[in-house]
Amino acid sequence: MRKESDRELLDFFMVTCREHHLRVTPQRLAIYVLLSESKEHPSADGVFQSIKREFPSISYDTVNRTLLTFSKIGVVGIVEGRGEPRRFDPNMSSHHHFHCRRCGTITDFFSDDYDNLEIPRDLEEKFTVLNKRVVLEGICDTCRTKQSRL
Amino acid sequence: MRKESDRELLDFFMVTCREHHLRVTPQRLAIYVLLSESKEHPSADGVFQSIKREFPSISYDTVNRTLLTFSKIGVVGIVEGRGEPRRFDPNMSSHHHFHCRRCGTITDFFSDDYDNLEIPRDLEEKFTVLNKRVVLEGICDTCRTKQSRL
DNA sequence: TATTATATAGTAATAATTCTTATTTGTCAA
DNA sequence: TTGACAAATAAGAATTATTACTATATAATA
Repeated sequence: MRKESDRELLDFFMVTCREHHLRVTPQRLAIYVLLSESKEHPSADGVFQSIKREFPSISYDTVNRTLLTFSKIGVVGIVEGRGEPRRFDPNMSSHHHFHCRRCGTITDFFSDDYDNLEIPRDLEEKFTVLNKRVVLEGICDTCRTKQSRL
Repeated sequence: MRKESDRELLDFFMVTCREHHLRVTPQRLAIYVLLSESKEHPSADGVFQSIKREFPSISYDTVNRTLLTFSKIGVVGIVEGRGEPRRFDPNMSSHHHFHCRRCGTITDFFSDDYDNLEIPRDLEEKFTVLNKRVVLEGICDTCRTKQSRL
């Protein structure tokens, strides 16, 4: 079950790479797998730190460039942030984000209502809308309980 | 009419500053006024470049620090972005954003439907939601017409 | 297997943000 | 007013983040 979907994900990745005439190198594969297994939304540096265990000689630039390339061909996303280092998101299906103001974690959540939001008529006429996302901000449960203990 | 609301905005600014024990210095006032008059969502550097005309000796750091302070006390917002330099937003009333993928401009828009979005029940129980915003991405009209000419 | 285009590591450069410190400036109370 | 204190500023330096460059290595294709 798990294996099955992993397999599909990898296939999707490789097919998309080839469509864009990108070689599937061991580094790229490793970066993609690492990111898709990660539950967080890591920065380029975060990915770099983890991938180094597998590729001790890999450079930060390769990781960063690769992640940017991935976002260009649409196999990963770049999370909306507020000026901190860029963070990446392997989940390309429609979902939404909750940002904790205190600890900065970003939690994915799903909502059919949000997915089905209508684009305002005047906007739709004026702009081509390719993506929509609801971004909630606040305090997460972990931070909330921490605070109440103080 | 216009003057009236400008006045109110300034009062709001000064009152909020004082509530947070922040002095209303000429620099702060100028930065705030500049930002609220700006139709864009400028970066710290953008504000710095403009404000220099009024305060030739002001430092970039002062501008940047001031803007961050403003966002902390809630008189300006920080716009959600994707890794580019941080950008600021003087509009603190509920509104939403359209980001153009090509030219990067951010357009404010308003929608009662979006303002009234319900927070999913499970999220509301788990997290304290302080802010919600719908972020649309796509191609703006200017870029669209540019492209079709090619 | 040879060819060729692309990717990589390593290094350097640039850009963005934050920190440090000495000085200046407001604010408040007498 | 004036003096004392707290806070803000400017200037420069340091940190961090991102991107560019180049020689070498590698994968895909014929």
